[in-house]
Amino acid sequence: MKRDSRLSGVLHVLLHMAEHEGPATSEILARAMQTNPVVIRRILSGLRERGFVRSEKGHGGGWVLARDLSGITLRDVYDAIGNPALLAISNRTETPDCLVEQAVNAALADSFQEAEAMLLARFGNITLKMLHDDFHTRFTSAFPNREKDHIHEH
Amino acid sequence: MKRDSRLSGVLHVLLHMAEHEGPATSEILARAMQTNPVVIRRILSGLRERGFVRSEKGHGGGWVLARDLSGITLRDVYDAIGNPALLAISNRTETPDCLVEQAVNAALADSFQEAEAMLLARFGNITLKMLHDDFHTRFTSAFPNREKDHIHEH
DNA sequence: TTTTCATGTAACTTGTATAGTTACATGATT
DNA sequence: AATCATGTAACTATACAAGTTACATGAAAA
Repeated sequence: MKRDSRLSGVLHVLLHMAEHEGPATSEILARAMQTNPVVIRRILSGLRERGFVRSEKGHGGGWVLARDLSGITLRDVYDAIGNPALLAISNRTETPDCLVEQAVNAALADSFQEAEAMLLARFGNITLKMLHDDFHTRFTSAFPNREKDHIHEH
Repeated sequence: MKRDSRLSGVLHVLLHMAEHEGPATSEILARAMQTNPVVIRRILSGLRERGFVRSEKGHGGGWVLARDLSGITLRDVYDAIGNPALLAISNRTETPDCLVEQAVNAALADSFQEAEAMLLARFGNITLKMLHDDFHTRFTSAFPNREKDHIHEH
């Protein structure tokens, strides 16, 4: 695993849940993601706490979306998985004594903050509904003759 | 070590080299950076290959800048250390079969590319000279009475 | 009410990248 | 010839996401 792919992963899972009739189990979602059910539960726990999804135990249990796709932005999801670091590079020392390093940090920090702010702003403007619509465009384009079912196979 | 701090580190080293009279040894630079001389050699090897610094062995040897500070941008330095990943997050799969994941990737890829392009553009507009000038501003502000020497101690 | 199913979670292992260290060969200066 | 400094390989330490194992908890079905 090279870099953090939790955002990508959880978005994938949420869209699959949206397509799924009734509660989707961790195992079903894990199969679609080619990973382990525990990874799914772990990645979804933050979203449950914030009320974006619900989970039920026992027979007929599993995961369901608790909100309309148009009411969830990528920013919401990003926050729900715990605001992982967006940038792979950082300053050696956050509060250096060395004035040379302070000058370096200041220059980089400006750029870093701007990049992070830009990403978060963009995330805030993208809803799951948009991704969902994009998926359906891709689906009808790829399979013009088929009904939009059996999504997990594609 | 949490995240990649090579850019921050090498900039720090280069500015120290600029302040240093004559060749600076890896050991001197390592002391200023509070790290190991081998780390300095490793981090500077890419810059040597691209002609930004020169190194000499033996007595009186060490590292010197091979170009004016105004002729080196942060982008140059970033490229010289091997274009490390800028973003900490990425897509789970680069070329997924799943159309849902393709839709997710497309949305994220746009944002990621824009953020990376923005960072690189900013790096391209910042020269070492600017950082150097900023350092001197900080120095005279912190020590109004002192000549600008003994930089390594600050 | 007992079995089955599914989540909740802790604990551990794995993979990968930077950072740091050790050791030693190479070459330049004194 | 002795000394100094780089060049580089090989190893260890550290951090963290991802994956796995194991088992407790609770809900529905038989």
